[in-house]
Amino acid sequence: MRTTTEEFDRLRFPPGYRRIFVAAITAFAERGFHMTSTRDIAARAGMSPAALYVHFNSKEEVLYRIATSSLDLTASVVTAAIEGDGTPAERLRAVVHAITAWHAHHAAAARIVLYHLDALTPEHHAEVIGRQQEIGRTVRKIITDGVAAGEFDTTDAGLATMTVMALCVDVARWYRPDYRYSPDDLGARHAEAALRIVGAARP
Amino acid sequence: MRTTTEEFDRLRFPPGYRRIFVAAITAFAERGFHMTSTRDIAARAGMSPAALYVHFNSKEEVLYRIATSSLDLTASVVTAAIEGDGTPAERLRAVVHAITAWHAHHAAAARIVLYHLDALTPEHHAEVIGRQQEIGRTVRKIITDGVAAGEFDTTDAGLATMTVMALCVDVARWYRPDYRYSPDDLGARHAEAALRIVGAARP
DNA sequence: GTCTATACAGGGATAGAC
DNA sequence: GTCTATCCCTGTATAGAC
Repeated sequence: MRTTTEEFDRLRFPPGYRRIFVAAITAFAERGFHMTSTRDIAARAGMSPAALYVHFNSKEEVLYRIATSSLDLTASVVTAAIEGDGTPAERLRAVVHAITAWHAHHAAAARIVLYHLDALTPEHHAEVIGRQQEIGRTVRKIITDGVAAGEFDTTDAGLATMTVMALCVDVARWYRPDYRYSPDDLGARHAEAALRIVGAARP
Repeated sequence: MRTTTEEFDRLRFPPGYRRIFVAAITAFAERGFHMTSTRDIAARAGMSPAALYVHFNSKEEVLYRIATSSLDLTASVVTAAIEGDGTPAERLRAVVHAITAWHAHHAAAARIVLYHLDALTPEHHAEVIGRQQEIGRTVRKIITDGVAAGEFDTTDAGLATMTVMALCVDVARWYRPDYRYSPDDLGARHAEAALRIVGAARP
């Protein structure tokens, strides 16, 4: 399994900032935000506790940067999955596959973003929630398209969206690297479940 | 919406213990485990900080008792839903309805149990996870029964169980009392989604 | 930008009276 | 069982040298 660190290589950060950032991700993932001290983060980064404050204004800001960076990656995965112009069923399959695999692959990081947001300031909290909802709207668009095209059969596209998203993100809560399905296989199977949920016509 | 406090009335606790217990539930639900101090809990209970330690050995034990009590209630809701001998489809509908409604109704308490378990000692953590899995096995039994009876169509009952449970519990992450569906209505709709996921034959 | 050293607050837990 | 008072550790953040 590729590490979270490698995935985040796609975001180019200044070196000092980056060392703190990566150390914080692994520390938060292992022990949670509150159980991780700034001393822990600094030690993992091989730096002194004071060095953290050269790059971040507070421990909360470290969490905020992790959350937004993580959402950037999720959003890029989602848009990559739906680009081109397949049928709604094809697009739903692709996006559910992608989001599920991402949450399985980076379960630890995803748990931070999904469940530990209460440590953020109200402003940051609202921003992160808003960006999560934005991703939900992308999925919803696919479902309403499918209903309009007569491909899907559901009486409430908004609820169907919540249900499909539940599949994708709840994976972060329980997925472990030794699970019998790889993130990719799980994504494929969840895509099938999602098609059942929206009542996709059998081919 | 009935309050969490009232629901927990079903558990008969000594009065002092109970005041701390209820105060802790609401405090943890509002601000999270780590953001809640023992002074906060005591103040809500109208007692001194020291009073907490008359009834509990530590703040962690308070969380542990909340988690196990919450699981007791969930388990009772689940067993009530499946008693009697309906078809697998009827039992699945009932249990998904019940678990979903419970997690919507007590979203705040459920979030504690689902997402804040990393604050527990390893022993307590393992116990709580084990009891959650026990509930999952109840659902799994229904699904394998349905497959054996030819009522359900799914190639992997274990995965289908995870998927159905995702529906039920993810509700705790986002449900708010002002959502357009009541816990009960949401439970009914989720039950339909669950039947689709397991490939229940249309009547 | 990184270090050492430290200020300062907050919070878990306890002692001992009533 | 509940209180007041307090111990003492942990953890965030800053000051100032290099």
